[in-house]
Amino acid sequence: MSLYIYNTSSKDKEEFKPIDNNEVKIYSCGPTVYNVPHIGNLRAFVFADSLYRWLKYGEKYETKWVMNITDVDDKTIRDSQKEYPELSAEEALKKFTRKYEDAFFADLEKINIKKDSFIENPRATEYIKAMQDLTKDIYEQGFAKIVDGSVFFDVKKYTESNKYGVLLNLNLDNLKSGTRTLADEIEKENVQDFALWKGKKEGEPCWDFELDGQSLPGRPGWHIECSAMSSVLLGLPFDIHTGGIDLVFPHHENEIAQAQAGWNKKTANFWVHNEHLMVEGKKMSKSLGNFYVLQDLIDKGVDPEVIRFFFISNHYRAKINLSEDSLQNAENTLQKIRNQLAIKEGGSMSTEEKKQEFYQAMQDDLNTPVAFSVLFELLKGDYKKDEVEDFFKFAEKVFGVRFLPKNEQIPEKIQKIAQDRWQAKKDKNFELADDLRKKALEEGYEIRDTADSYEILPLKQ
RNA sequence: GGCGACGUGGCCAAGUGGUAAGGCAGGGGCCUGCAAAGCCUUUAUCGGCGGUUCGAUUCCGCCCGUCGCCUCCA
Repeated sequence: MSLYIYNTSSKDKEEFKPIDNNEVKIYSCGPTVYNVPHIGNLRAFVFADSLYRWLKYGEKYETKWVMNITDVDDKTIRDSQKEYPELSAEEALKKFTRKYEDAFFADLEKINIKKDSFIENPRATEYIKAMQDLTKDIYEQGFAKIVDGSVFFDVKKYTESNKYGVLLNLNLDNLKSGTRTLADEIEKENVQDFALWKGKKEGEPCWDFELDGQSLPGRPGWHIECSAMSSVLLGLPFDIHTGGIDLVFPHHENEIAQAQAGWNKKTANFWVHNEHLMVEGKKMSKSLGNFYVLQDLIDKGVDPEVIRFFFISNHYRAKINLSEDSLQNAENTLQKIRNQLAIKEGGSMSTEEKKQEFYQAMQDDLNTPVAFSVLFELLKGDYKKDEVEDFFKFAEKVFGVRFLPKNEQIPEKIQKIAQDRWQAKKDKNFELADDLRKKALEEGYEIRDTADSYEILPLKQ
């Protein structure tokens, strides 16, 4: 069975075939580095990582994965100037965004997204030339206009020869009436027009730009950043574009329009979007007080691996609700898998059938909830130990979560305690035995009795 | 107002036109000096009302509810 992926542009699962034989090119919208990523951002990145991992380890494709860093936009400019008023606009922006870029990669590391999975993490500020070139191409094709030093994409003109609304049904008239006035933004002729290039405002960082004989110092619009970076690094069209569901419109729709208008090119074959994370049943927001970043959860004693497991054990196109209960559930479940693997022995049945079931679940638009149910069946039945372990090693790669026991050397000190306790137990000195077990526990090791002996397990093994 | 998603046992979550996987939690039991782990066992008719059908949780219509997008957003 081949891989089927839900494509937002067709609203259906489609058979996935790479454009180039065995190589898959993926572009994921990365963070805007004006803050540390929140837990909802991380869900999107973990999803992209799991898709990448399945393509690489499950489907054995060569992969080229790009995730960009948006390091120039309204928010980064605004906040960098607030934070470093003493620096020049350019220096402030750079210092500010680098700080949060580092924080971003630190979080990725914690949640087990490896930096070397990416072939590139382009910074928007390092691709200004490509953005300007695309802007120029769109303008020369007649799909852009210059207004007060800025360049806008002319949606109305575009719709005369192209479809605007590839990813979702759009009614431009409705769109217009539903949009409120943006008094403090640059005047646009049509509300749905979007900026390709924003003219310089006093005190803001800017780049020189020459268009149609006019000097237009300024900075790129948000949507053009992704079009430029993806086309330079992957070429258009590439295979898969990922992002959160909120990016469908206008961001991704605009990416499609830009490449079409400027180069007459399709952007990506597959548009894949993950649903949102809810917190305690509500959309996460600062005003509701349910806004979490990774460190908040770590401070509460939640292991990042549990968070990753929680994300991955749910389907990526389903809303998930982060709560104390749901995290506890995830922790218990993960712990149970590890316990089961730790005590697994013998077995006579081949795992082949279950492997097939697992594979089929993943091939069906990454149906991870079913895939995990198959893993549980594998643990329950009388399957051959070495085959089960091998398969879980594979699952570890695919999901980026550890299932098998750590091969940790138990310190001699702990071994001594366990020995003493075993002796005390045999002597029926249960008080001492319990004390010693408690002592080991305080050192981070759990002593469990088995049929005729005992075993030592690192806590959180 | 326009577009869309979702509503399955206490919680989470699959799934199919022919009476519903899996996980967590809970109850009972086994094992155990105790504990932990483990093992066995136990709990649903799928938001509501109609329709199509021999038969619907699964298809269609309406209603109710939750959430999202249409404006920056993973």
